[in-house]
Amino acid sequence: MFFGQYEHNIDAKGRLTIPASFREQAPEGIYLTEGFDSNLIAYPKQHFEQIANNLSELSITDPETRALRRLIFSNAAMLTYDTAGRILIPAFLRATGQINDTCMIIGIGDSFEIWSVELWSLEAQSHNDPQKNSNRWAAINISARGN
Amino acid sequence: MFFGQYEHNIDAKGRLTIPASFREQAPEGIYLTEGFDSNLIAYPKQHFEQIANNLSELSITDPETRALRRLIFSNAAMLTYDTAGRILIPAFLRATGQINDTCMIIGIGDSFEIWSVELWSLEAQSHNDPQKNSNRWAAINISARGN
DNA sequence: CAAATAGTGTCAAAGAGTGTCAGAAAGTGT
DNA sequence: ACACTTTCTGACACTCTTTGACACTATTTG
Repeated sequence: MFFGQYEHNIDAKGRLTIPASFREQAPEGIYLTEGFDSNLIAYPKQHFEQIANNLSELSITDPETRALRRLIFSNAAMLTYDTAGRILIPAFLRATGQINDTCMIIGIGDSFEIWSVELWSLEAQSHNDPQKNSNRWAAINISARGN
Repeated sequence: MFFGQYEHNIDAKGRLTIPASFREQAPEGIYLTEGFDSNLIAYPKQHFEQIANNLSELSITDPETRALRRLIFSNAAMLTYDTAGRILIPAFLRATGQINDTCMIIGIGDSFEIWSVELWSLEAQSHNDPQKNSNRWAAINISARGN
């Protein structure tokens, strides 16, 4: 499981050090793709392939499905670590994530996200709305009973 | 069950000794997350993993689901004890809990909390205010009998 | 083919994290 | 009250991780 948050620097060539604890959990490298909120999502190899399978089973006749497939596949990259534990983020992904020299790496369970510092601080602020949060927690509490 | 309160010191590296009696009840380590009152909540492994599993089953295409996952996982850490029974509290959690060199460890039944000394003393004072207390919990139904 | 650009490997220094140990303090039993 | 055990703490030494710098290779472009 991916937990916690890290602030890491990106070097002049666009390389980003992945936290050592994250590398252990995705030793073969990661698939990096565009997220839904101007961020990037990193999946361990196996996990992405599961999602890819699920997507491929959806009907090709539905326009929204086709758009979702394009979003995910066309913006995806399979990345491995160099000898120092870094990945090279392709330029087009750096652009979509508005990522320059510093970024946040955010664990979200079975995957992790990469955010620009600015956008993440906005996102984190939005997590502080007590009313919204109680609704969110309510949703999870219901499903926590489920079994 | 976690009971009682302890005042423990945090060393220069951010390590905190967990009371031996608490360690016995969470021998595999704890999950530490942000609480609702500028404090930290520690769950034994099993309890938190139940929540994490349920979260992972929700679809990432729902914005509220994404927010909830970020809220919970990004502020969480899986921590194990070193050979002296200490955990290393990540810097971002020390910041949210306003914890520096001394903190309170508070048992609250199936989990325990970590507070800065200052915030805890405010919280504790509010428990001792007779005026507040007379009606404060009137709506909460507790009896020694089962439900 | 040469030049510019993009990508990769290596290294050392700073900083963060971890292990160990001994003494102080607290708790326990006789 | 005393001896004994356990627990917590601070100090120190050590390891691991991240980062920036530099050198080198590969690729693209004119």
